Amino acid sequence: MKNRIIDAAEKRFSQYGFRRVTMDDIASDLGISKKTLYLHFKSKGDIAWAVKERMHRDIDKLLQRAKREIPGPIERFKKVIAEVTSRVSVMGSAFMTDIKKEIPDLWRECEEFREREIYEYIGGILKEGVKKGKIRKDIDTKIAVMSYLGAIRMIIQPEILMKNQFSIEDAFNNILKIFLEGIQK
Amino acid sequence: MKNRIIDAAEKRFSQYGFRRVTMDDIASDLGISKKTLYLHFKSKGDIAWAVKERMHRDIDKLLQRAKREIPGPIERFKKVIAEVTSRVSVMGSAFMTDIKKEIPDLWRECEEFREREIYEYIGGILKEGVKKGKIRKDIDTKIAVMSYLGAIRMIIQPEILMKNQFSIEDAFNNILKIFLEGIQK
DNA sequence: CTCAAGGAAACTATTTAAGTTTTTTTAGTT
DNA sequence: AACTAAAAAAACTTAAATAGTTTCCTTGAG
Repeated sequence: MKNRIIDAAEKRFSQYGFRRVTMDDIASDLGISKKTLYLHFKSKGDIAWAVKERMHRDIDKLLQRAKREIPGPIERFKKVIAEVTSRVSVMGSAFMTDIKKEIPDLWRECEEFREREIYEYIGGILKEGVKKGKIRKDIDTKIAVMSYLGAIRMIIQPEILMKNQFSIEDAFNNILKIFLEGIQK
Repeated sequence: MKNRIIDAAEKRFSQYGFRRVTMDDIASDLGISKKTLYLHFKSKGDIAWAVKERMHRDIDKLLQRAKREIPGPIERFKKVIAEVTSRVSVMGSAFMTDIKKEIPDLWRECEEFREREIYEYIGGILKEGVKKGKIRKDIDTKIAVMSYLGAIRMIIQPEILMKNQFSIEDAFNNILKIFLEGIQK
């Protein structure tokens, strides 16, 4: 049950931020009462911490595995970016703006994580690609990663997908195509 | 003074959405008191309407001029996208999510505007480029435009620029470069 | 039928912020 | 220097929203 709560919260936080999401929303999404929700977590903030912790764990695992299993920068980048982006949109601006004010410690940890694991690690894959002559050297790798994340965040939302009749897969593929073409030599 | 208020509000709304931005914030940004703010606008909602109306006017003007003056799709796209994107981030998700709840009529008008002027008009430039064989035909033009807007929204924020020491110009150019390379044949 | 668990609803307390009013400050004029 | 009007700053009122808590109602198992 804890995991279901974290799932539901992650989904909501990623779309609406922290403040805008009420405990009633989360409970309703799960078909449980607030009372039951509070059986599992002491507070809304605790849920946010749990979301962050699980996500960080998962992404760490993913990045370690990719490092071990995939030698080439482009393939590794593809693999990593496809799996990471669907998870990190919770660290998009509304959630971060909200927790910066309301749970500053959590914000700090998320910032560090984002900086270290996302931009440096993934940016590092791109830098490797630059070295190997597979990726253009006239672009900033951090801007590249951020651009991609921004595009994903803009499009991979239930309402947008539904309204425009994009399948998740098509949308991902389109974005990735543009992006990869844009960064490769 | 009205224009200064609209400027300040647009900036804040684009970054933080509607709800999160207080009248105190806007007044403070302008170095005026709330009392003076209310001399010019009856309510916070009125300011939001004014922001929308001015922006729509400006973008309409811009799009008309580009249509008249620039024949080629790629050049027209470049011109339009550079000028439009710095303006439409106010229609990013936090602001829209907020007004959808709080000022539904405004939301509807912004949605229509966005759909018509941004995605269709600009997407139309891209479609023209597809026809003329300058742009790849295997990407969805709407996803392309949205991707670009998402990237801009992610990066062109004061805190991000400052923290990473990107100049606005460099950031814009980097993003545009990736993007153009990604969509062109 | 009874009872425990959990959903739904109601409640309390707190926070937030729009909009309004009062107090203080500032700048200009005499 | 004194006075005044305008505006900033501060304080206030009111309403809304929501976290967290408690009570009521329903459901399912034994």
